[in-house]
Amino acid sequence: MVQDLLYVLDAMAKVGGWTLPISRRQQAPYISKTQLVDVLEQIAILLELSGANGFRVRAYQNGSRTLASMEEDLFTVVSENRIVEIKGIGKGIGGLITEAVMHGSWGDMKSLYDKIPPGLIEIVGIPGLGPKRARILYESLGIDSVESLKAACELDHVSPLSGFGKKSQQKYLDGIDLLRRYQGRTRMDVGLLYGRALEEKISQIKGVEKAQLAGSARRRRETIGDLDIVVSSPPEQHENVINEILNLPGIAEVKGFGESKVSLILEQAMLSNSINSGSIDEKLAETLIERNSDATIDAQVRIVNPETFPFTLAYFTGSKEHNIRMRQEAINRGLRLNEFGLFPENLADGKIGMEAAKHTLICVDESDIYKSLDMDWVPPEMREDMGEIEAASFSKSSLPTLVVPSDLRGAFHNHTIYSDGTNTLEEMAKAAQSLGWEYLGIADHSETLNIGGRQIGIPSEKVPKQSEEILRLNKIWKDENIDFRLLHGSECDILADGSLDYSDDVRNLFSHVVGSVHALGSWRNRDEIENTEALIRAIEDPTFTILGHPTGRILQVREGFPIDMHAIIRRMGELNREGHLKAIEINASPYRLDLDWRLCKFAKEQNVPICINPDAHDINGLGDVWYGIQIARKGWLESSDILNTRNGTEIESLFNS
DNA sequence: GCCGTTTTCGGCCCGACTGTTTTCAGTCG
Repeated sequence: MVQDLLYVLDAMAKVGGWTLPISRRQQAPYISKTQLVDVLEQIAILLELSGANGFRVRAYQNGSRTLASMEEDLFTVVSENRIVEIKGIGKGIGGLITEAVMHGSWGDMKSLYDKIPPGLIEIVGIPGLGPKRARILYESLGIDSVESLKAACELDHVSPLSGFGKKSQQKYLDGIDLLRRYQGRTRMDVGLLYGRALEEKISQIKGVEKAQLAGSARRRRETIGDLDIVVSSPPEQHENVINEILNLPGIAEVKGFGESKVSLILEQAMLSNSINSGSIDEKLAETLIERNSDATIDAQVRIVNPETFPFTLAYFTGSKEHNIRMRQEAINRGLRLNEFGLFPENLADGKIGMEAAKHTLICVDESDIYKSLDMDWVPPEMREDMGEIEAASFSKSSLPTLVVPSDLRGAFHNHTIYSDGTNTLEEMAKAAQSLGWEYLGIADHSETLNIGGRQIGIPSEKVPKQSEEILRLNKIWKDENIDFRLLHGSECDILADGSLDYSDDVRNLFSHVVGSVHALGSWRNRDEIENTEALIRAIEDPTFTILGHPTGRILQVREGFPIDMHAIIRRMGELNREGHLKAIEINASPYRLDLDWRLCKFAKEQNVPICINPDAHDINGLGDVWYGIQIARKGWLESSDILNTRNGTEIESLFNS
């Protein structure tokens, strides 16, 4: 929750006061869907701080989520008065949305925004201090910032308050310190590195039957909050196992431990001597250690009896939203589901925890739990309450068969020393061959791209040189009967007005054009509607093949530019139905993971093929496709939805046509 | 604030832990 909140804050233009968006447009829609998604999330937090009913708070959170996953064009839905037909959006929130979209105004929401001091938002980021207590501190002591809270604690003004005490006061001081050092969420690649290392070290402890990573890491979220590890061990071993865990190397701090739970902060020493890591991971671990960054990550370890393990694993894998739906499914069948078991309501009545666990139905693994609720086992990546509950039910049994890394036969977007890559065409090709690939698309930058005044992209006049070299290499492989070819593409800049870099003649030389926005400046200063129009202009160009890193986001560094991705995908779908080839990339770099997984299912429904592209700048970068696959799986994609699962011959003929 | 095949009112997922209490509220996941 702390992490979730910080994540939200981070994603929303830093603390320092939220303001309601003011439209610069002259006509409806005045406010975009993305803006509304943010506003609803903010309202939920502000309401919580103002002491509103918790269910009302959740209604806004749900509203935000619902809106974010709405596929239809918001303006159309609002114009046709259909917004309240959407489940989870009623008269209140529907009215707010309608007013914002049609008139650009926010009713009485401004008073809510004015009422809450910005510092309070930051205060609830402190562990152990939630909205209720933040409000008490504000009302009784006028505390409205982390600084004033720190001062009040140091002057011992907090502990005399009713409901507070010395321990709380000290905890807040510690928490403020923690918050200062806190890194927020961690990128998937780094989080998994820590997670696997801890999982492995715990697995080797005597008395441990199994240790498995759960939580957002197991669900392969693009960023990971805490690491959750569930450990299966016979009861008589628990004490010993816990002691061993507390003595593992790489633990910066033990935040707490009990009979069944250990709460830790991990540091980089956890990564050293980690066995069993692949070469890519090893390299990443080295980089992290070399950088000597003080990045840490929190980990919660739960130790349970073997028969409880599947329930605890499922519970701590989440997501929270998925679990809520699962519990409801249990209730509908007269059962109760929690981290200890699945119980008939009459047997579990009045009993809690391990006492109730004695009455659970036996489930040897997760799939037994799902089976007991008349459902197919849901892959962890899909457990986000995005339709998987319905698809898994025996009445439908329509879960997809998710793509796996070995399905890939190549990739289309990679760089060489011709632009900003560090390996040659031949080196990149050899690396791709060693992955068992049949083709590698080279897409170096186009001539307009400058970074720091230096031209990065290939000037028009040098394009033929790269072309010739590729032809020469392809001929060698053909002569040697090696089923491999380089595809000469370009990562062509989409300029501010939506035109593509290079002349038509030059672009026609390429087998495929990955169109990408790099000069983000003007895109970030324009509104969603203008950006969407410009990007559609680029996509409609006959030479355009693949949309590269669609929003330009860098995880935890910068947001992408505002864009209506649903509109983009719909347009691409139309063009595909007219016989063109317009695909969209999942940029597999763990820094990007863009297209976002939340949009993959929609792309699939609109018949827009996905490319999983490593955007490799050296031979090791090719391995990033693994992360892209995780995101594709999270987005429900099957092998057939992905362009680079097709064989080399198919791809050649597709691109040539 | 949302929702409805016992419902337009009265519910809304569930349990552990903590620190404060003397039976529980707040926080967290």
